[in-house]
Amino acid sequence: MATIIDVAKKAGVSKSTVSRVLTNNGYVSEESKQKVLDAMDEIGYIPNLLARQLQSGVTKTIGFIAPSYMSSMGKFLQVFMESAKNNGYFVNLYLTSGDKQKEIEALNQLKYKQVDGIFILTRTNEWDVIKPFKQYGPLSTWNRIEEDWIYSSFVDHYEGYLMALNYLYRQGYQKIGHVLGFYKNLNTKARVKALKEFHEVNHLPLDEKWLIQSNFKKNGGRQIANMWVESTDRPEVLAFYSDQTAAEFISEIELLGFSCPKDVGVLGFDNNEVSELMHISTVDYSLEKQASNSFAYLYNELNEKKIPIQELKIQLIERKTLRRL
Amino acid sequence: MATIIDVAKKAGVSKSTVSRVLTNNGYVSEESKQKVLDAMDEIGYIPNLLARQLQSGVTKTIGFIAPSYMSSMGKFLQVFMESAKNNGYFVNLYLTSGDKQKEIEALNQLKYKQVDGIFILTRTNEWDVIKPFKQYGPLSTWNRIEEDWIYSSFVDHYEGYLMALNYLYRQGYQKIGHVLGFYKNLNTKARVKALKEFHEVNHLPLDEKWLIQSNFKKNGGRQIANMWVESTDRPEVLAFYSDQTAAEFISEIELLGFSCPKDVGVLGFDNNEVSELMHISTVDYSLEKQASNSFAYLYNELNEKKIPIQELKIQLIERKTLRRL
DNA sequence: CTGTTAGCGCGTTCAA
DNA sequence: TTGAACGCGCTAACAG
Repeated sequence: MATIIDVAKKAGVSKSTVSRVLTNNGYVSEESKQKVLDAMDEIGYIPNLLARQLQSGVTKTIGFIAPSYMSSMGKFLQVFMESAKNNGYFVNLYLTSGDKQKEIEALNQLKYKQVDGIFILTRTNEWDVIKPFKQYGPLSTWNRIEEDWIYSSFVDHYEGYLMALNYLYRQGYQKIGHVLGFYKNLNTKARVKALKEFHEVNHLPLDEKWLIQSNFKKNGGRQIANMWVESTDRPEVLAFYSDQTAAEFISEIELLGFSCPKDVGVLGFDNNEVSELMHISTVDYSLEKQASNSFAYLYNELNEKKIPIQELKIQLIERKTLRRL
Repeated sequence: MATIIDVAKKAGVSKSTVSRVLTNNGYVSEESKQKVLDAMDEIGYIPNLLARQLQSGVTKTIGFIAPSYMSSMGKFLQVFMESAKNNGYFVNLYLTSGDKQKEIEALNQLKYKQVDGIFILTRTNEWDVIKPFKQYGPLSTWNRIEEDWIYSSFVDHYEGYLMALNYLYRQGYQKIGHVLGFYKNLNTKARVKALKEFHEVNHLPLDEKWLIQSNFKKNGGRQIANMWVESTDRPEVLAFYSDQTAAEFISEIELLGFSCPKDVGVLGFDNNEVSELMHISTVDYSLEKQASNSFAYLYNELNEKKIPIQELKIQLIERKTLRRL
């Protein structure tokens, strides 16, 4: 490994001079500069980033924590990384398998100065245990949370869900089932609020049996499909908290000889790849913009130059899993 | 940032002693050890990994290069990262968008000592430009390549494809269309060899029009669907090189009023999430094992302790997109 | 068993 | 405009 000193010797100058041309800092005569450049070329010199980072205390990399590889993550990760790359940052990916300890290890990377900031797609630990890491660098998340120590790129699921439910109502659906996410999630709470209001305003009975808290496990949608098939009092339509779960549901009922929207309507949420493939009507909420905002926040905290945060929109995408009037 | 020196002062020992208890190297009296431990606790000392790495020249992280976020990548990435984590490695992800320059930047991370080894899911640059990086650390790839400077975790697509085609034949399919990947890809070449042999042996005419070199672009499957619909001489079944493309094809023909396997049979390849969701018959070729092998190779090159390489198997998964006799 | 010393590779004063 | 010297935080060789 050639070092700055080898270059200095070769060029017949001191290592400080080499450092100066490397960083473009301070005065260097054209002559020495040329000598140094030539020497670097000859030797094939490569600066050691590690040493630089140790010196500057900056790694130019962001940690991306996710519980596991979810299909809805794809687009998000792609855009996040794109933004990062465009702004000179690398991305370190940590998959925790939903293991609290592993999440902490990943967060520790911030302490250990291995990353400058961290993005948490979906948290596993309580916020209380995550919060202390804030002192080591900026945090941002996809979870919905309204606090000042962490940035959350979220859209208002209350409004989004209400809009979606009203759409279902206009299509003539009356018996609506709801498949929600983790109950502690703020998005879930927002949705619960929306759906209670919706049922109340429209005088529709709310069947608690079809107010499902999905447990996030893989193939949760398939379990719900079996529930639905075995049910004696089936809802006409199911509104899911994610396209993935909706896709699993549809996949399973098809296996069981049912079809959609003939036997049951399905509304997804995310507008991800799978929903397009399977023609699932869904709600788009600017996932791409959320991703770039998530990075933008971290970047803005870390640098002087600011990237603007983009505004988010919610929009219903009509495809083929809901009946049309 | 508390350093090793702060701890030393607090404990009333020298920094070497602190270092010794930190690394469990050399002799330390129980007494000093306890003092140091207490001091670290009080101060809330966190070792700086960067400094350690600078010292040791090792980062314990592997670079994972992929052209873009592909859905088939999910399972692979998940398993790869799992193996890495279990063996004490981090993973740095680089998405290149198929940009050669970006791929080189990522490879440079190996030079810059930012990663100890690199895995290339799918290359963008020619092998010639990738090869020189081998001198900076071990390389491994998902591409098929048989050379000694890079490890390739591949299965024999010749045998796999032949097996699949024979299955189609046994199900009574005679007019078979083939959708292949990038023509320079060795897997594609292996498949071409297999299909030519298959058509020859079974005396089936090979319609060159349905020997398609997909261009890897997004929604390539949809284009093929349109081709198929407009064709006057449609094949009875299409064998795809990937589940993703097969899924796009099916999605599109459904949009156009056709269905599968009634109007056309479809065979995918990968056995990924999407194919399960959409009931696509496909070929499983131990993707998980390939992923863990890919990491295992890098690990083995980097360490004394060896992880065994697992053997791969190819297997046809029957679902619902092929007719059954 | 412990402290002193010398690096790892680089950036940055401070004089000259 | 340049070089000497110091420091980033840590490990390891050496002497005691």
